[in-house]
Amino acid sequence: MTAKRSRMSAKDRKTVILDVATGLIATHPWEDVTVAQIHEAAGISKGGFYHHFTSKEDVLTAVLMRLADASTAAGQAVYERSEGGPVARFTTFLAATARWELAHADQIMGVIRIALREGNEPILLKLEQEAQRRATPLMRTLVRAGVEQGVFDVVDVEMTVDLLQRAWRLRWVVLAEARQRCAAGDLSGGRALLEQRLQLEERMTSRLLGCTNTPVRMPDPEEFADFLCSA
Amino acid sequence: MTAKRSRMSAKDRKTVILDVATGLIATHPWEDVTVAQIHEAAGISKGGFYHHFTSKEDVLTAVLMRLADASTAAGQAVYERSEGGPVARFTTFLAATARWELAHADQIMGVIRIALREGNEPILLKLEQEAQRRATPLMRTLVRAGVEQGVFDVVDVEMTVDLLQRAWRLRWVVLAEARQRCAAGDLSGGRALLEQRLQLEERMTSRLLGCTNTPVRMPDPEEFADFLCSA
DNA sequence: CTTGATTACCGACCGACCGTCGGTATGTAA
DNA sequence: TTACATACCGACGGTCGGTCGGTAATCAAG
Repeated sequence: MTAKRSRMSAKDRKTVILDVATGLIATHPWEDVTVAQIHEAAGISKGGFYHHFTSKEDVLTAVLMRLADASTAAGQAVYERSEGGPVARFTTFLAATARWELAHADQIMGVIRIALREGNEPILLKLEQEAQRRATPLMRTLVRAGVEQGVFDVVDVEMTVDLLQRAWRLRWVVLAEARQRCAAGDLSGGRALLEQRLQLEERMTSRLLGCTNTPVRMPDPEEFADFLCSA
Repeated sequence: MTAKRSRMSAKDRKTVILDVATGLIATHPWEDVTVAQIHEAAGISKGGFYHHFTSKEDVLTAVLMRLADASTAAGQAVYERSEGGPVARFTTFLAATARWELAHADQIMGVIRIALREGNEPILLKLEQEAQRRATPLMRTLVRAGVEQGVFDVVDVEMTVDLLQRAWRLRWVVLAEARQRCAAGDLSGGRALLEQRLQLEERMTSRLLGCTNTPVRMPDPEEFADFLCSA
Protein backbone atom coordinates (compact mmCIF):
# COMPACT_ATOMS: atom_id res chain seq x y z
CA MET A 1 0.00 0.00 0.00
CA THR A 2 1.51 3.30 -1.04
CA ALA A 3 1.68 6.04 1.60
CA LYS A 4 -0.92 8.78 1.67
CA ARG A 5 -0.87 10.39 -1.72
CA SER A 6 1.74 12.99 -2.32
CA ARG A 7 1.16 15.05 -5.39
CA MET A 8 3.97 16.66 -7.35
CA SER A 9 4.16 18.60 -10.56
CA ALA A 10 4.44 16.45 -13.64
CA LYS A 11 7.90 17.79 -14.36
CA ASP A 12 9.22 17.04 -10.87
CA ARG A 13 7.70 13.58 -10.82
CA LYS A 14 9.24 12.71 -14.22
CA THR A 15 12.60 13.83 -12.87
CA VAL A 16 12.26 11.57 -9.84
CA ILE A 17 11.30 8.63 -12.04
CA LEU A 18 14.25 9.23 -14.37
CA ASP A 19 16.62 9.61 -11.43
CA VAL A 20 15.65 6.24 -9.95
CA ALA A 21 15.63 4.59 -13.38
CA THR A 22 19.14 5.87 -14.04
CA GLY A 23 20.28 4.54 -10.69
CA LEU A 24 18.80 1.12 -11.42
CA ILE A 25 20.45 0.99 -14.85
CA ALA A 26 23.81 1.68 -13.22
CA THR A 27 23.51 -1.49 -11.14
CA HIS A 28 21.47 -3.86 -13.33
CA PRO A 29 21.15 -4.52 -17.04
CA TRP A 30 18.17 -2.62 -18.37
CA GLU A 31 16.40 -5.85 -19.35
CA ASP A 32 16.39 -6.94 -15.68
CA VAL A 33 14.96 -3.64 -14.46
CA THR A 34 11.18 -3.89 -14.01
CA VAL A 35 8.48 -1.24 -14.04
CA ALA A 36 7.65 -2.40 -10.52
CA GLN A 37 11.17 -1.63 -9.37
CA ILE A 38 11.05 1.80 -10.97
CA HIS A 39 7.68 2.88 -9.61
CA GLU A 40 8.39 1.47 -6.16
CA ALA A 41 11.72 3.28 -6.02
CA ALA A 42 9.96 6.43 -7.16
CA GLY A 43 7.33 6.02 -4.43
CA ILE A 44 4.33 5.93 -6.74
CA SER A 45 1.94 3.30 -8.07
CA LYS A 46 2.14 1.56 -11.39
CA GLY A 47 -0.77 3.59 -12.69
CA GLY A 48 1.02 6.75 -11.54
CA PHE A 49 4.06 5.63 -13.43
CA TYR A 50 2.04 5.05 -16.60
CA HIS A 51 0.48 8.45 -16.26
CA HIS A 52 3.90 9.97 -16.92
CA PHE A 53 5.43 7.44 -19.33
CA THR A 54 3.69 5.49 -22.05
CA SER A 55 5.85 2.38 -21.57
CA LYS A 56 8.98 0.96 -20.03
CA GLU A 57 10.78 1.67 -23.28
CA ASP A 58 9.65 5.31 -23.06
CA VAL A 59 11.59 5.62 -19.81
CA LEU A 60 14.71 4.19 -21.40
CA THR A 61 14.51 6.71 -24.23
CA ALA A 62 14.18 9.57 -21.76
CA VAL A 63 17.07 8.27 -19.67
CA LEU A 64 19.26 8.01 -22.78
CA MET A 65 18.43 11.53 -23.86
CA ARG A 66 19.40 12.83 -20.43
CA LEU A 67 22.64 10.83 -20.49
CA ALA A 68 23.41 12.07 -24.00
CA ASP A 69 22.83 15.61 -22.79
CA ALA A 70 25.40 14.97 -20.08
CA SER A 71 27.96 13.81 -22.60
CA THR A 72 27.43 16.55 -25.18
CA ALA A 73 30.32 18.94 -25.15
CA ALA A 74 29.97 22.68 -24.95
CA GLY A 75 32.19 23.01 -27.99
CA GLN A 76 29.61 24.78 -30.09
CA ALA A 77 29.57 27.95 -28.00
CA VAL A 78 33.34 28.04 -27.72
CA TYR A 79 33.79 27.49 -31.44
CA GLU A 80 31.49 30.34 -32.33
CA ARG A 81 33.54 32.85 -30.38
CA SER A 82 37.01 31.42 -30.93
CA GLU A 83 39.59 33.14 -33.05
CA GLY A 84 42.55 32.26 -35.20
CA GLY A 85 42.97 29.87 -38.08
CA PRO A 86 41.34 26.44 -38.40
CA VAL A 87 44.16 24.67 -36.56
CA ALA A 88 43.93 27.09 -33.62
CA ARG A 89 40.14 26.87 -33.59
CA PHE A 90 40.28 23.08 -33.67
CA THR A 91 42.75 23.05 -30.79
CA THR A 92 40.56 25.51 -28.90
CA PHE A 93 37.55 23.32 -29.57
CA LEU A 94 39.36 20.27 -28.18
CA ALA A 95 40.52 22.17 -25.10
CA ALA A 96 37.06 23.55 -24.41
CA THR A 97 35.49 20.15 -24.82
CA ALA A 98 37.98 18.66 -22.37
CA ARG A 99 37.36 21.45 -19.83
CA TRP A 100 33.60 20.99 -20.06
CA GLU A 101 33.97 17.23 -19.71
CA LEU A 102 36.19 17.60 -16.66
CA ALA A 103 33.64 19.93 -15.13
CA HIS A 104 31.05 17.18 -15.56
CA ALA A 105 33.32 14.27 -14.78
CA ASP A 106 30.94 12.74 -12.24
CA GLN A 107 28.15 12.60 -14.75
CA ILE A 108 30.42 11.21 -17.43
CA MET A 109 31.82 8.57 -15.10
CA GLY A 110 28.23 7.67 -14.24
CA VAL A 111 27.37 7.34 -17.92
CA ILE A 112 30.42 5.15 -18.50
CA ARG A 113 29.49 2.94 -15.56
CA ILE A 114 26.04 2.43 -17.01
CA ALA A 115 27.09 2.00 -20.61
CA LEU A 116 29.89 -0.45 -19.90
CA ARG A 117 27.86 -2.65 -17.58
CA GLU A 118 27.45 -6.10 -19.06
CA GLY A 119 23.99 -6.40 -20.53
CA ASN A 120 23.76 -2.71 -21.34
CA GLU A 121 25.43 -2.93 -24.76
CA PRO A 122 22.27 -1.67 -26.48
CA ILE A 123 22.45 1.40 -24.27
CA LEU A 124 26.12 1.89 -25.05
CA LEU A 125 25.41 1.73 -28.75
CA LYS A 126 22.55 4.22 -28.55
CA LEU A 127 24.57 6.62 -26.41
CA GLU A 128 27.51 6.54 -28.77
CA GLN A 129 25.26 7.08 -31.75
CA GLU A 130 23.47 9.98 -30.10
CA ALA A 131 26.71 11.61 -28.95
CA GLN A 132 28.14 11.17 -32.42
CA ARG A 133 25.02 12.52 -34.10
CA ARG A 134 25.29 15.67 -31.99
CA ALA A 135 29.02 16.23 -32.37
CA THR A 136 29.34 15.49 -36.06
CA PRO A 137 27.99 18.69 -37.65
CA LEU A 138 30.35 21.02 -35.78
CA MET A 139 33.31 18.74 -36.33
CA ARG A 140 32.62 18.58 -40.06
CA THR A 141 32.46 22.36 -40.12
CA LEU A 142 35.82 22.61 -38.37
CA VAL A 143 37.44 20.08 -40.67
CA ARG A 144 36.07 21.70 -43.83
CA ALA A 145 37.34 25.08 -42.70
CA GLY A 146 40.80 23.59 -42.35
CA VAL A 147 40.63 21.94 -45.75
CA GLU A 148 39.55 25.19 -47.36
CA GLN A 149 42.45 27.07 -45.83
CA GLY A 150 44.89 24.36 -46.85
CA VAL A 151 46.03 23.44 -43.33
CA PHE A 152 44.24 20.05 -43.31
CA ASP A 153 44.71 17.45 -45.99
CA VAL A 154 41.97 14.89 -45.34
CA VAL A 155 41.09 11.82 -47.36
CA ASP A 156 37.36 12.42 -46.87
CA VAL A 157 35.67 14.78 -44.44
CA GLU A 158 32.86 12.47 -43.35
CA MET A 159 34.98 9.38 -42.89
CA THR A 160 37.67 11.41 -41.12
CA VAL A 161 35.18 12.86 -38.63
CA ASP A 162 33.82 9.38 -37.98
CA LEU A 163 37.29 7.94 -37.37
CA LEU A 164 38.31 10.89 -35.16
CA GLN A 165 35.37 10.22 -32.88
CA ARG A 166 36.28 6.55 -32.87
CA ALA A 167 39.90 7.38 -32.01
CA TRP A 168 38.77 9.50 -29.05
CA ARG A 169 36.07 7.24 -27.74
CA LEU A 170 38.07 5.34 -25.11
CA ARG A 171 39.64 8.42 -23.54
CA TRP A 172 37.40 8.45 -20.49
CA VAL A 173 37.90 4.72 -19.95
CA VAL A 174 41.63 5.36 -19.90
CA LEU A 175 41.10 8.39 -17.64
CA ALA A 176 39.16 6.24 -15.23
CA GLU A 177 41.97 3.71 -15.14
CA ALA A 178 44.59 6.45 -14.71
CA ARG A 179 42.67 7.84 -11.76
CA GLN A 180 42.43 4.40 -10.23
CA ARG A 181 46.21 4.07 -10.44
CA CYS A 182 46.64 7.42 -8.73
CA ALA A 183 44.15 6.41 -6.06
CA ALA A 184 46.17 3.24 -5.53
CA GLY A 185 49.30 5.32 -4.92
CA ASP A 186 50.89 5.01 -8.33
CA LEU A 187 50.85 8.72 -9.16
CA SER A 188 53.53 8.59 -11.82
CA GLY A 189 51.92 5.56 -13.44
CA GLY A 190 48.57 7.27 -13.59
CA ARG A 191 49.96 10.46 -15.05
CA ALA A 192 52.04 8.52 -17.55
CA LEU A 193 48.97 6.60 -18.70
CA LEU A 194 47.08 9.85 -19.25
CA GLU A 195 49.96 11.52 -21.08
CA GLN A 196 50.45 8.49 -23.29
CA ARG A 197 46.75 8.49 -24.19
CA LEU A 198 46.67 12.20 -25.03
CA GLN A 199 49.85 11.90 -27.11
CA LEU A 200 48.43 8.94 -28.97
CA GLU A 201 45.18 10.77 -29.71
CA GLU A 202 47.09 13.88 -30.73
CA ARG A 203 49.28 12.01 -33.21
CA MET A 204 46.35 10.05 -34.62
CA THR A 205 44.29 13.24 -34.93
CA SER A 206 47.09 14.95 -36.84
CA ARG A 207 47.48 11.86 -39.03
CA LEU A 208 43.78 11.75 -39.88
CA LEU A 209 43.56 15.49 -40.49
CA GLY A 210 46.77 15.43 -42.50
CA CYS A 211 48.07 18.54 -40.78
CA THR A 212 50.48 20.04 -43.25
CA ASN A 213 52.03 22.72 -41.03
CA THR A 214 51.25 22.85 -37.33
CA PRO A 215 49.63 19.85 -35.66
CA VAL A 216 46.35 20.03 -33.83
CA ARG A 217 47.13 19.79 -30.11
CA MET A 218 45.28 17.81 -27.52
CA PRO A 219 44.60 19.52 -24.19
CA ASP A 220 47.46 19.92 -21.74
CA PRO A 221 47.70 16.94 -19.37
CA GLU A 222 47.87 19.45 -16.50
CA GLU A 223 44.21 20.20 -17.11
CA PHE A 224 43.45 16.68 -15.89
CA ALA A 225 45.55 16.86 -12.71
CA ASP A 226 42.64 17.62 -10.39
CA PHE A 227 40.56 14.84 -11.89
CA LEU A 228 43.34 12.31 -11.44
CA CYS A 229 43.71 13.21 -7.77
CA SER A 230 40.00 13.36 -6.93
CA ALA A 231 38.09 10.63 -4.99
CA MET B 1 -1.83 -29.93 -31.85
CA THR B 2 1.49 -30.75 -33.44
CA ALA B 3 1.51 -33.36 -36.21
CA LYS B 4 2.49 -36.96 -35.46
CA ARG B 5 5.93 -36.85 -33.91
CA SER B 6 8.79 -36.63 -36.28
CA ARG B 7 12.12 -37.35 -34.72
CA MET B 8 15.37 -35.90 -36.01
CA SER B 9 18.91 -35.99 -34.82
CA ALA B 10 19.76 -33.28 -32.31
CA LYS B 11 22.16 -31.64 -34.74
CA ASP B 12 19.61 -31.48 -37.56
CA ARG B 13 16.87 -30.18 -35.29
CA LYS B 14 19.13 -27.41 -33.94
CA THR B 15 19.92 -26.41 -37.50
CA VAL B 16 16.23 -26.17 -38.34
CA ILE B 17 15.57 -24.08 -35.24
CA LEU B 18 18.45 -21.74 -36.03
CA ASP B 19 17.34 -21.44 -39.65
CA VAL B 20 13.84 -20.35 -38.70
CA ALA B 21 15.14 -18.07 -35.93
CA THR B 22 17.48 -16.38 -38.42
CA GLY B 23 14.59 -15.92 -40.83
CA LEU B 24 12.45 -14.36 -38.11
CA ILE B 25 15.24 -11.99 -37.06
CA ALA B 26 15.53 -10.81 -40.65
CA THR B 27 11.94 -9.60 -40.62
CA HIS B 28 11.32 -8.62 -36.98
CA PRO B 29 13.37 -7.10 -34.19
CA TRP B 30 14.68 -9.87 -31.96
CA GLU B 31 12.73 -8.53 -29.00
CA ASP B 32 9.47 -9.11 -30.88
CA VAL B 33 10.35 -12.66 -31.84
CA THR B 34 8.78 -15.14 -29.41
CA VAL B 35 9.72 -18.67 -28.47
CA ALA B 36 6.26 -19.66 -29.67
CA GLN B 37 6.98 -18.27 -33.13
CA ILE B 38 10.29 -20.08 -33.28
CA HIS B 39 9.06 -23.49 -32.18
CA GLU B 40 5.93 -23.28 -34.32
CA ALA B 41 7.96 -22.33 -37.37
CA ALA B 42 10.31 -25.20 -36.57
CA GLY B 43 7.36 -27.58 -36.31
CA ILE B 44 8.02 -28.74 -32.77
CA SER B 45 6.55 -28.09 -29.35
CA LYS B 46 7.81 -25.63 -26.78
CA GLY B 47 9.18 -28.45 -24.68
CA GLY B 48 10.95 -29.78 -27.77
CA PHE B 49 12.46 -26.38 -28.29
CA TYR B 50 13.71 -26.23 -24.70
CA HIS B 51 15.20 -29.65 -25.05
CA HIS B 52 17.67 -28.19 -27.57
CA PHE B 53 18.18 -24.65 -26.20
CA THR B 54 18.31 -23.54 -22.60
CA SER B 55 16.61 -20.20 -23.27
CA LYS B 56 15.52 -17.73 -25.90
CA GLU B 57 18.80 -15.91 -25.33
CA ASP B 58 20.66 -19.16 -25.99
CA VAL B 59 19.16 -19.20 -29.49
CA LEU B 60 20.26 -15.64 -30.14
CA THR B 61 23.81 -16.48 -29.14
CA ALA B 62 23.86 -19.47 -31.48
CA VAL B 63 22.39 -17.41 -34.34
CA LEU B 64 25.02 -14.70 -33.80
CA MET B 65 27.85 -17.22 -33.81
CA ARG B 66 26.59 -18.65 -37.09
CA LEU B 67 26.28 -15.18 -38.60
CA ALA B 68 29.77 -14.26 -37.35
CA ASP B 69 31.07 -17.43 -38.97
CA ALA B 70 29.51 -16.25 -42.22
CA SER B 71 31.25 -12.93 -42.00
CA THR B 72 34.70 -14.16 -41.02
CA ALA B 73 37.04 -13.86 -43.95
CA ALA B 74 39.31 -16.59 -45.18
CA GLY B 75 42.23 -14.24 -44.93
CA GLN B 76 44.18 -16.33 -42.46
CA ALA B 77 44.83 -19.19 -44.88
CA VAL B 78 45.75 -16.86 -47.70
CA TYR B 79 48.09 -14.85 -45.49
CA GLU B 80 49.95 -17.90 -44.34
CA ARG B 81 50.84 -18.92 -47.87
CA SER B 82 51.22 -15.48 -49.43
CA GLU B 83 54.59 -14.16 -50.53
CA GLY B 84 56.33 -10.83 -50.93
CA GLY B 85 56.86 -7.95 -48.58
CA PRO B 86 54.34 -6.66 -46.03
CA VAL B 87 52.67 -4.30 -48.50
CA ALA B 88 52.17 -7.09 -51.03
CA ARG B 89 50.93 -9.47 -48.34
CA PHE B 90 48.51 -6.85 -47.02
CA THR B 91 47.20 -6.23 -50.53
CA THR B 92 46.89 -9.98 -51.08
CA PHE B 93 45.06 -10.29 -47.77
CA LEU B 94 42.59 -7.58 -48.81
CA ALA B 95 42.03 -9.15 -52.22
CA ALA B 96 41.49 -12.61 -50.76
CA THR B 97 39.10 -11.24 -48.17
CA ALA B 98 37.10 -9.50 -50.86
CA ARG B 99 36.99 -12.64 -53.03
CA TRP B 100 35.80 -14.74 -50.12
CA GLU B 101 33.17 -12.15 -49.25
CA LEU B 102 31.94 -12.01 -52.82
CA ALA B 103 31.69 -15.80 -52.87
CA HIS B 104 29.45 -15.54 -49.80
CA ALA B 105 27.62 -12.39 -50.81
CA ASP B 106 24.17 -13.87 -50.17
CA GLN B 107 25.04 -14.73 -46.60
CA ILE B 108 26.64 -11.35 -46.03
CA MET B 109 23.65 -9.52 -47.50
CA GLY B 110 21.46 -11.58 -45.21
CA VAL B 111 23.56 -10.63 -42.21
CA ILE B 112 23.39 -6.96 -43.18
CA ARG B 113 19.62 -7.14 -43.58
CA ILE B 114 19.32 -8.57 -40.08
CA ALA B 115 21.83 -6.31 -38.43
CA LEU B 116 20.55 -3.07 -39.93
CA ARG B 117 16.88 -3.75 -39.17
CA GLU B 118 15.54 -1.19 -36.73
CA GLY B 119 15.37 -2.75 -33.30
CA ASN B 120 18.29 -5.09 -33.96
CA GLU B 121 21.00 -2.64 -32.89
CA PRO B 122 22.12 -4.97 -30.08
CA ILE B 123 22.63 -7.68 -32.69
CA LEU B 124 24.56 -5.30 -34.93
CA LEU B 125 26.83 -4.37 -32.05
CA LYS B 126 27.50 -7.98 -31.09
CA LEU B 127 28.17 -9.00 -34.68
CA GLU B 128 30.59 -6.16 -35.23
CA GLN B 129 32.39 -6.94 -32.01
CA GLU B 130 32.64 -10.63 -32.84
CA ALA B 131 33.83 -9.98 -36.40
CA GLN B 132 36.36 -7.49 -35.07
CA ARG B 133 37.54 -9.85 -32.35
CA ARG B 134 38.24 -12.49 -35.00
CA ALA B 135 39.91 -10.26 -37.55
CA THR B 136 42.09 -8.24 -35.20
CA PRO B 137 44.94 -10.68 -34.43
CA LEU B 138 45.84 -11.31 -38.06
CA MET B 139 45.54 -7.65 -38.95
CA ARG B 140 47.82 -6.66 -36.10
CA THR B 141 50.33 -9.24 -37.30
CA LEU B 142 50.23 -7.81 -40.82
CA VAL B 143 50.61 -4.25 -39.59
CA ARG B 144 53.48 -5.09 -37.24
CA ALA B 145 55.30 -6.88 -40.05
CA GLY B 146 55.08 -3.74 -42.14
CA VAL B 147 56.27 -1.54 -39.29
CA GLU B 148 59.24 -3.81 -38.69
CA GLN B 149 60.24 -3.67 -42.35
CA GLY B 150 59.82 0.09 -42.42
CA VAL B 151 57.12 0.18 -45.09
CA PHE B 152 54.35 1.21 -42.67
CA ASP B 153 54.59 4.21 -40.37
CA VAL B 154 51.67 3.83 -37.97
CA VAL B 155 50.78 5.99 -35.00
CA ASP B 156 49.80 2.95 -32.94
CA VAL B 157 49.22 -0.60 -34.13
CA GLU B 158 46.14 -1.31 -32.01
CA MET B 159 44.36 1.95 -32.67
CA THR B 160 45.25 1.76 -36.36
CA VAL B 161 43.77 -1.73 -36.72
CA ASP B 162 40.63 -0.57 -34.91
CA LEU B 163 40.24 2.46 -37.19
CA LEU B 164 40.94 0.38 -40.33
CA GLN B 165 38.08 -1.93 -39.48
CA ARG B 166 35.91 1.08 -38.81
CA ALA B 167 36.87 2.63 -42.14
CA TRP B 168 35.92 -0.56 -43.96
CA ARG B 169 32.73 -1.33 -42.10
CA LEU B 170 30.22 0.30 -44.46
CA ARG B 171 31.61 -1.24 -47.63
CA TRP B 172 28.87 -3.84 -47.97
CA VAL B 173 26.18 -1.26 -47.34
CA VAL B 174 27.61 0.79 -50.18
CA LEU B 175 27.90 -2.37 -52.31
CA ALA B 176 24.24 -3.10 -51.70
CA GLU B 177 23.30 0.41 -52.79
CA ALA B 178 25.54 0.19 -55.88
CA ARG B 179 23.87 -3.07 -56.87
CA GLN B 180 20.45 -1.49 -56.41
CA ARG B 181 21.44 1.29 -58.78
CA CYS B 182 22.58 -1.24 -61.37
CA ALA B 183 19.36 -3.19 -60.94
CA ALA B 184 17.45 0.07 -61.52
CA GLY B 185 19.28 0.55 -64.84
CA ASP B 186 21.90 3.02 -63.69
CA LEU B 187 24.92 0.85 -64.49
CA SER B 188 27.44 3.66 -64.64
CA GLY B 189 26.12 5.17 -61.42
CA GLY B 190 26.39 1.86 -59.62
CA ARG B 191 29.94 1.22 -60.83
CA ALA B 192 30.97 4.77 -59.99
CA LEU B 193 29.65 4.40 -56.46
CA LEU B 194 31.63 1.19 -55.99
CA GLU B 195 34.83 2.66 -57.43
CA GLN B 196 34.52 5.77 -55.29
CA ARG B 197 34.10 3.64 -52.19
CA LEU B 198 37.10 1.43 -52.94
CA GLN B 199 39.26 4.48 -53.73
CA LEU B 200 38.18 6.17 -50.52
CA GLU B 201 38.99 3.08 -48.47
CA GLU B 202 42.31 2.66 -50.27
CA ARG B 203 43.41 6.21 -49.56
CA MET B 204 42.26 6.08 -45.95
CA THR B 205 44.01 2.72 -45.49
CA SER B 206 47.25 4.15 -46.84
CA ARG B 207 46.85 7.23 -44.64
CA LEU B 208 46.32 5.13 -41.50
CA LEU B 209 49.16 2.76 -42.31
CA GLY B 210 51.42 5.63 -43.24
CA CYS B 211 52.65 3.85 -46.36
CA THR B 212 56.03 5.31 -47.01
CA ASN B 213 56.71 3.81 -50.44
CA THR B 214 54.02 1.89 -52.28
CA PRO B 215 50.41 2.17 -51.12
CA VAL B 216 48.30 -0.78 -50.05
CA ARG B 217 45.80 -1.43 -52.82
CA MET B 218 42.16 -2.27 -52.41
CA PRO B 219 40.76 -5.03 -54.62
CA ASP B 220 40.14 -4.27 -58.28
CA PRO B 221 36.59 -2.99 -58.88
CA GLU B 222 36.32 -5.53 -61.69
CA GLU B 223 36.19 -8.25 -59.04
CA PHE B 224 32.81 -6.87 -58.01
CA ALA B 225 31.33 -6.74 -61.52
CA ASP B 226 29.39 -10.00 -61.21
CA PHE B 227 28.01 -9.03 -57.85
CA LEU B 228 26.80 -5.68 -59.16
CA CYS B 229 24.97 -7.33 -62.04
CA SER B 230 23.42 -10.19 -60.05
CA ALA B 231 19.71 -10.22 -59.03
C1' DC C 1 12.43 -61.02 -30.08
C1' DT C 2 12.22 -58.78 -25.65
C1' DT C 3 13.66 -55.52 -22.46
C1' DG C 4 15.77 -51.56 -20.63
C1' DA C 5 18.02 -47.30 -21.43
C1' DT C 6 18.43 -43.12 -23.83
C1' DT C 7 16.74 -39.23 -25.84
C1' DA C 8 13.67 -36.47 -28.84
C1' DC C 9 9.54 -34.61 -28.10
C1' DC C 10 4.70 -33.01 -25.95
C1' DG C 11 1.58 -29.70 -23.78
C1' DA C 12 -0.59 -28.29 -19.39
C1' DC C 13 0.79 -25.31 -16.13
C1' DC C 14 3.02 -21.55 -13.40
C1' DG C 15 5.04 -17.24 -12.24
C1' DA C 16 6.58 -12.85 -13.71
C1' DC C 17 5.84 -8.95 -16.10
C1' DC C 18 3.74 -5.12 -19.00
C1' DG C 19 0.12 -2.34 -19.61
C1' DT C 20 -5.06 -1.00 -18.98
C1' DC C 21 -8.97 0.92 -16.93
C1' DG C 22 -12.44 2.42 -13.80
C1' DG C 23 -11.84 4.71 -10.11
C1' DT C 24 -10.24 8.37 -6.13
C1' DA C 25 -7.86 12.42 -4.36
C1' DT C 26 -5.95 16.87 -4.93
C1' DG C 27 -5.59 21.42 -6.67
C1' DT C 28 -7.30 25.37 -9.18
C1' DA C 29 -10.28 28.56 -11.59
C1' DA C 30 -14.75 30.45 -12.26
C1' DT D 1 -19.25 26.08 -3.79
C1' DT D 2 -18.83 23.71 -7.97
C1' DA D 3 -16.83 21.91 -12.00
C1' DC D 4 -12.91 20.66 -14.23
C1' DA D 5 -8.23 19.06 -14.82
C1' DT D 6 -4.90 16.08 -13.60
C1' DA D 7 -1.86 13.35 -10.49
C1' DC D 8 -2.36 9.14 -8.70
C1' DC D 9 -4.20 4.11 -7.25
C1' DG D 10 -4.46 -0.92 -7.58
C1' DA D 11 -7.17 -4.89 -9.32
C1' DC D 12 -7.14 -7.15 -13.42
C1' DG D 13 -6.16 -9.29 -18.03
C1' DG D 14 -3.11 -10.92 -21.37
C1' DT D 15 1.31 -12.45 -22.94
C1' DC D 16 5.49 -14.61 -22.54
C1' DG D 17 9.48 -17.45 -20.98
C1' DG D 18 10.37 -21.42 -18.93
C1' DT D 19 9.28 -26.00 -16.16
C1' DC D 20 7.95 -30.57 -15.43
C1' DG D 21 5.74 -34.93 -15.55
C1' DG D 22 4.86 -37.41 -19.10
C1' DT D 23 4.93 -40.21 -23.99
C1' DA D 24 7.06 -42.00 -28.22
C1' DA D 25 10.88 -43.41 -30.93
C1' DT D 26 15.22 -45.55 -31.36
C1' DC D 27 18.93 -48.59 -30.28
C1' DA D 28 21.89 -51.90 -27.89
C1' DA D 29 22.35 -55.96 -25.08
C1' DG D 30 21.01 -60.43 -23.86
